[in-house]
Amino acid sequence: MAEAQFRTPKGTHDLLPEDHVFMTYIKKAVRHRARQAGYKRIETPLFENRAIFERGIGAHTDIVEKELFMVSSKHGTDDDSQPEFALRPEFTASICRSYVEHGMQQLPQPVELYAIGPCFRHDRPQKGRYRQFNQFNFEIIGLKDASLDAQLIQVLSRILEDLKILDRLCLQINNIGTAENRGAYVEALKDYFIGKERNLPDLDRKRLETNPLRLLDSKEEDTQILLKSAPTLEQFLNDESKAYHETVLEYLDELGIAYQPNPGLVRGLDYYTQTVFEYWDESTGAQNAVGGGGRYDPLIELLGGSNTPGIGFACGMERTVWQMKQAGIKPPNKDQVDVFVAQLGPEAKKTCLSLISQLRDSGVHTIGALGEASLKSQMRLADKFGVRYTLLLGQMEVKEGVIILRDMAAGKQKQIKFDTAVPAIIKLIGDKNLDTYMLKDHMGEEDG
RNA sequence: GCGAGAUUAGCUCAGUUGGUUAGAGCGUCCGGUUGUGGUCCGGAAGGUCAUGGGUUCAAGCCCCAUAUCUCGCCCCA
Repeated sequence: MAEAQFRTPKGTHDLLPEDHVFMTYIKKAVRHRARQAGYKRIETPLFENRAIFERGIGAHTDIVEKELFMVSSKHGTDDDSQPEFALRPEFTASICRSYVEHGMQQLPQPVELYAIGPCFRHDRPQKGRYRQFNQFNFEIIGLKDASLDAQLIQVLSRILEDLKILDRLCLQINNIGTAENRGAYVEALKDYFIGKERNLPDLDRKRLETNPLRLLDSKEEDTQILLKSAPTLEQFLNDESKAYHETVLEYLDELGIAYQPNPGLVRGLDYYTQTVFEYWDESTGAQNAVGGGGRYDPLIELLGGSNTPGIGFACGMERTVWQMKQAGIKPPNKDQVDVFVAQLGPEAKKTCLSLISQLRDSGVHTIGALGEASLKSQMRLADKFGVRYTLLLGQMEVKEGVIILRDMAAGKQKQIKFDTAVPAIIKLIGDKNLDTYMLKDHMGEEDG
């Protein structure tokens, strides 16, 4: 066997069958909760004009400065101009672009949309951090009310509950006010640290220059001690923001959603205003957010639309899967094979083809060994697939118009008429367990 | 982008102070007398020891570089 010559690019992974069932399970929960709440699904391109991200997310954020996956539409390397496109690092900017592009302000407001799919960041890979990863994402655009903030959080909460990982996570919530509030606060914070820089660790001294708000969630002990007597962001919030925050928390109480107010919660994207929140796993110590989001009232206007409020969240699906595995949650396996068809001899093989086909069309998960392997090997295969029943067809049976039906768990078998094989299997498995579907009842929502 | 640790069969790992032909378990495949699984027994396949250099009479083992993975930082999903 030759050594594998090719492998997945750095930070990307094959999603093998045993893990893929987690993804389909999560998607199912997402679709279910989305439909219940009237969200409609949207899909945007994997790549967009890079300016959408640069303008929307903020040119000086890490996501844009060092994590954007650039895409050039041109071949070759002779072209030294900047790439025109970038792979999406998240959904929100794309969905807002779509809202503006398709005149969705003409629809009844708010417009509630959700999306599921891969996003890309040119990061150094780490646990729960990959260059290609999947998110599910919810947005409410066009109407601002504290009740919508609470309802949006509720959708995420319900999905995490459905997946049985909600109790592992803690909802952190904060209000970071308007851009003006934050501007005033940053000035005050800088003033406060004048003369105290020497007590700050190197990293945080730099942050004071580049992104002072980040000091709030610094892990450095010295910094946290200094922050205790520093001005707080809360003191700089305008009355409207304070009242809004109070109302959001009231509504969360009303909905029975547990939360932990966190004045230090600051999200790194420029477009956030007012409400921000994250679901954390506190046990890991690190603030590894499974999902999070917030209000982005200035974003639509930044992307060329009219002044339109919005709020949304994104949840990392790989991180969700990790939580499920830690919690010992296993999605139901629908790939279970019901029947194995073993065969001996050319006549039998030929007959098996249509038998297998009939079983499958009836909704019985059926596989057959159509190679030339010995019966022993075929039976071993049947065992490995864990089938409940095996149908055996040899030369003799073909001649006599019969077939052997073996119950694998019981280890017993009997000969029945060939024509009764399909109905007999269906009866044994039970109508309810047949895998049949009518396309009209499932309008293309079961995949993807 | 910065720091640390890893890399031996499909998987999980042994491999002595450098010393002949590279080891196990699991998994895979094939057998264990006419056409019957799980347990049991036997056999086989599968490795340029991540890649490329270097030191040495001799390298899986020592040195350097590169790649990838893992764990931190930054940041985030």
